[in-house]
Amino acid sequence: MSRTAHQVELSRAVWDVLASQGIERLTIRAVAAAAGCTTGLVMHRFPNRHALLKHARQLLHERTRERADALEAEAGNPRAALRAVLAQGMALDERTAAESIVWMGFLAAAVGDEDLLTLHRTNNKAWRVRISRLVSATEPDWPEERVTTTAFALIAMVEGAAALASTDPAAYPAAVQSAMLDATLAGFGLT
Amino acid sequence: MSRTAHQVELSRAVWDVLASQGIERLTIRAVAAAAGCTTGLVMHRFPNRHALLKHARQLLHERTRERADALEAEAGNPRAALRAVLAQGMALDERTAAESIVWMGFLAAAVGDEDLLTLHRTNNKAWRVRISRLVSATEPDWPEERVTTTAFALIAMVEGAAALASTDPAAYPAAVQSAMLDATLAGFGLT
DNA sequence: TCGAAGCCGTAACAGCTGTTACGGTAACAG
DNA sequence: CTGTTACCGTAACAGCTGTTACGGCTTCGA
Repeated sequence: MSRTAHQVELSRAVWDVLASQGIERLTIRAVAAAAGCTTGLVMHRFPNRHALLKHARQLLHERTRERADALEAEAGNPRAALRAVLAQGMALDERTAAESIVWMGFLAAAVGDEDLLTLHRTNNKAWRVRISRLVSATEPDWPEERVTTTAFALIAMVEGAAALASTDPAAYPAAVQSAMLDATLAGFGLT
Repeated sequence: MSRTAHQVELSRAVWDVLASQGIERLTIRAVAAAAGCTTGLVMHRFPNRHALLKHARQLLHERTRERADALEAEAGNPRAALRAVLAQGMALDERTAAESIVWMGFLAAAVGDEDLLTLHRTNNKAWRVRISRLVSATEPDWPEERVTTTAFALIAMVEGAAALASTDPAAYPAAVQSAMLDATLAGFGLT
């Protein structure tokens, strides 16, 4: 397997461990076990643990961005695109729920880690720009401040809902999350 | 110092370490250092690390509940109480920002930890009941489903905003967070 | 003043951590 | 078929982890 293919595989293993065992058990040995290899391979593909985490974090962001791009392209209009992109950020099924836990784990891991913090801030800024653009496209007449405030609130709601749903799926089933999203969009006049 | 006073002090130390160094550096030695004592004292006050974390988590919840009770009592009407209680959940100043990071850390620590998960779910349920009650008191004519959906969306927005703001204060200053809250409340017709 | 009791700092322990070094083996050019 | 190269599994290392054991010290009743 090539170097980059291994890096993708190991990043996936990082996500697996993060989602199933939590950040406290995110060790190189655990990652190697999840990837079905030894620590030797891991340390040959990454100079150290920190680089492994950064790569996994960055790759997760790229995957999310690609999926959002695809959803936007599929949607017929800005309104539908906005809803679709926001919905993919929630924990509506097992896959996105696991992803949300991974997301949370990286956020917690970023505390006191300047590199991961910078990565998070850069990614989040791109996310704000994307949602603001979609809100603006849906309501072209809104002043900029209304656009950004609305976009930020939508982002926060989705982020919070994903965190709550992934840690307590019974209390926040998919239907409830969808209702939350629809009610918020309706409240902002984006239905 | 009494046993319970020590437990409070050590819980505060847990919060300190969690907020300043992150979950990966949350060791008994780090907690002891933050509390200005040795690991001997820590292990005399708690049977093990897990019990220490559970106690710190539970105490944080109790403090939050007490503050919410006080805010409700101070507020003149349900509408003001709702806004005040929600606002205290955001990261509007340095203290609440640190608290939000601690909150996030516990959430990440709860992954794969049944005890901490149960604690979180119990606390979050109490929170949902509280916010739903305040929404219902503000709009007594709303049907139950509208009340809960609105309450859940408000909770998610505040939770998400706190997480975003505490990890990227420059992008989400207090004024922006307040605007997000007001816009959301206005969108739901709760102004 | 004396003895007892328990608090808690010190030091040790085994186990796990990230990281490094070594060596066997597969792949590949000639 | 042979020599070389690079991959990666194995094993070791020092350092840190949670936890335990010990013993000096303070405190307090008689």
